[in-house]
Amino acid sequence: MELTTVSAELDRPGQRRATMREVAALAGVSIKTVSRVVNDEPGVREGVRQRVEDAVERLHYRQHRGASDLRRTGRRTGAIGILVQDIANEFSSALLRALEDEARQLDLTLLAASLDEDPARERALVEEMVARRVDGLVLMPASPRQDYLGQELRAGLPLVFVDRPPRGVEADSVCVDNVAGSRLAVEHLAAKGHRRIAFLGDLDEIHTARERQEGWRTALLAAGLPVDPALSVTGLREARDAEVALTRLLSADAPPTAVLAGRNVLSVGALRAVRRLRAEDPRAALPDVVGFDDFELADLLDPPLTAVHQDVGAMARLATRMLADRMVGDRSPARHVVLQPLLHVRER
Amino acid sequence: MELTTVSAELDRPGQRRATMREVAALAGVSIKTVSRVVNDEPGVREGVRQRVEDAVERLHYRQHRGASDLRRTGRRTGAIGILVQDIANEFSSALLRALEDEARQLDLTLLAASLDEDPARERALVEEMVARRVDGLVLMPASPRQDYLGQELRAGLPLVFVDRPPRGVEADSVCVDNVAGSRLAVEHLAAKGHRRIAFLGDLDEIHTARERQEGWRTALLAAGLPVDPALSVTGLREARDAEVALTRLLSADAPPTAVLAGRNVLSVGALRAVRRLRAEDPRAALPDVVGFDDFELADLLDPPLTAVHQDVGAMARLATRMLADRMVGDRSPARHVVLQPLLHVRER
DNA sequence: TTGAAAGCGGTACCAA
DNA sequence: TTGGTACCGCTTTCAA
Repeated sequence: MELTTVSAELDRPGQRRATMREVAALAGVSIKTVSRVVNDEPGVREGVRQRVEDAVERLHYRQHRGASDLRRTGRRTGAIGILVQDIANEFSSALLRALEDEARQLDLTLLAASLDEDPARERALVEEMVARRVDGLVLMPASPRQDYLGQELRAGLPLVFVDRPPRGVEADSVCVDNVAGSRLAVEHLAAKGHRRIAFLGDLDEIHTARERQEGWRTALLAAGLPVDPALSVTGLREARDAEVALTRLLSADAPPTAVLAGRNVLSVGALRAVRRLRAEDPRAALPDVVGFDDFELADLLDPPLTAVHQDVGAMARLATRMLADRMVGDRSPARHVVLQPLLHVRER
Repeated sequence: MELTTVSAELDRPGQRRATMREVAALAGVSIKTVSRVVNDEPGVREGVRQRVEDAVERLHYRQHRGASDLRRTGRRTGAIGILVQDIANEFSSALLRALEDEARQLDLTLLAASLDEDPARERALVEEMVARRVDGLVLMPASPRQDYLGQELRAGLPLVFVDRPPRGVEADSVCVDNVAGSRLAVEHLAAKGHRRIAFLGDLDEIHTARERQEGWRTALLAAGLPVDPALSVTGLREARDAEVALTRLLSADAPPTAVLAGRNVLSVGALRAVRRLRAEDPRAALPDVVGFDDFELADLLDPPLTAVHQDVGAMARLATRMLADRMVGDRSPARHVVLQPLLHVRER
């Protein structure tokens, strides 16, 4: 019987690992006793425990977490899902790392994926995480609305939004005050005497992108500066888009003397545009660039980049705490935390 | 009976989700029929299928992958583990992202974690991945030897090393020719007339670090340049370490005129040292810096960074293909792929 | 201290 | 086309 099982397994490509039953047989005890030993439960005589451990060793037995979780009371998988915009993006990966450190303390493993601003991908991956019964989900949403998550929340899925707030569903969130971030940037530039400050933004569908543009607009008004719609270019996805957009702005009749880039990749494009302009005409007047999202290398860039800095460590700590609260059954109303960004000023 | 189950669940904090049994009861069919519908298997009359789908909808049933995987033949979890040095590091996160894209095509989910050069963490996380029965494991090892993985390989765990080759175990690997990378860097600097080229390296325990240093040494000899041990500083972990080390080298009696930084974070430190020197003494002779590991922002740095570039996309494709082969039962001898790096030259 | 039997949520196999 | 039953690997419950 055991032999047929083994040979059947060997016919298949998959892994073949010893089960508790086999360990029990080898040790001459019941499967329950093996379970006790493996889980460090009391009530096993030392000699028996030793026999079991020897058998575990000889068969190289490794507990099957899936099977264990299935039967266990409390039913936790010890895994949480993290869905971010793009794992390779400096902001996302820094957040991911910070979340990893927090999760580790709670003994949680990370299932991570990139959404690439694709709502369909978001839904598919949320489904996937639910199917895997993650103990919690951290979501940087790609969709404009997340009404579909209502059912998951009602089913008790611990859920925290990061970077972008929920829409159409009541869930915890940890975000940054994007309007304030843009304001800091604009105030900084206005104080330096700039009167024509451009804005480069991502897709208007993205919440943070809209807020950052709005912050740019209102800060200009507050500073008594005119808001020229021609100086706001949005819908930019990549560095190259921003580079082209800024180059165009700078060659227009009334060019900006400064620019706020609404996201890290757009800052890169803006800086490339500045470099190109400088290379083509060494005496050209170069615009000041301020970027939303800080870079680890910001101080080494040329020109150095003044940037709106978000505390990803704090975001991760808060998100994890909220998730942990929900995981132990907290059903209180959703909490929304808004962190204040800082401006890291870097001059030549 | 069903009611008691429900209330028992409600006492606990965990999630409460409908099971197939409940869907079957509501639809008035057997659990097996629900299974057929959920898995899109043929042999269900349209009317019945509709009834089941309605019940699924009303109860918001979601399949439990863990339970499903447990019974299914072939026994796959559809997840792979990726253990890298540090998720937040540009090299690691770029590799992670590339692996994600490959894995997605195979419908595999990623379990990701950082090892932080900690061998104990590596072992713990490998254990964790095995317990979760991942279908494969991609490992950027932190340990000097991985003999312990022999048992996992024998059990049939598909395993691929990336960036660093296996030691003490026969497993597939995708690495980069680090000696060649350093040689490219040294040849480039020598061609520019440099005769005193320093090397900044990570811990000597790290395979890539040793190879890169060895490449530096042999390339110097090949170029007919003297190898001054005082110009090689290793054991550097962070940017700050490299900054201090290079600053010290530059203030010595016979300072280097160029430096090869053995890893991305060390390049950052080297560049900071150069910047500081320039700030303190505008007329000081500044060393040329070449870095191992390319940066997305390399062209925007000041001074611009010439860097040894590794093709993470190719690494990910190869690693995934190897893993996929092993997953379908390929037991042929381990394959070791060594990719050739390129030098991306960037001048002022 | 130990183990037999039931069952977690689902799939495989075969009979109806 | 449908369902009953065994069973995946493990934990729970309870009796011995």
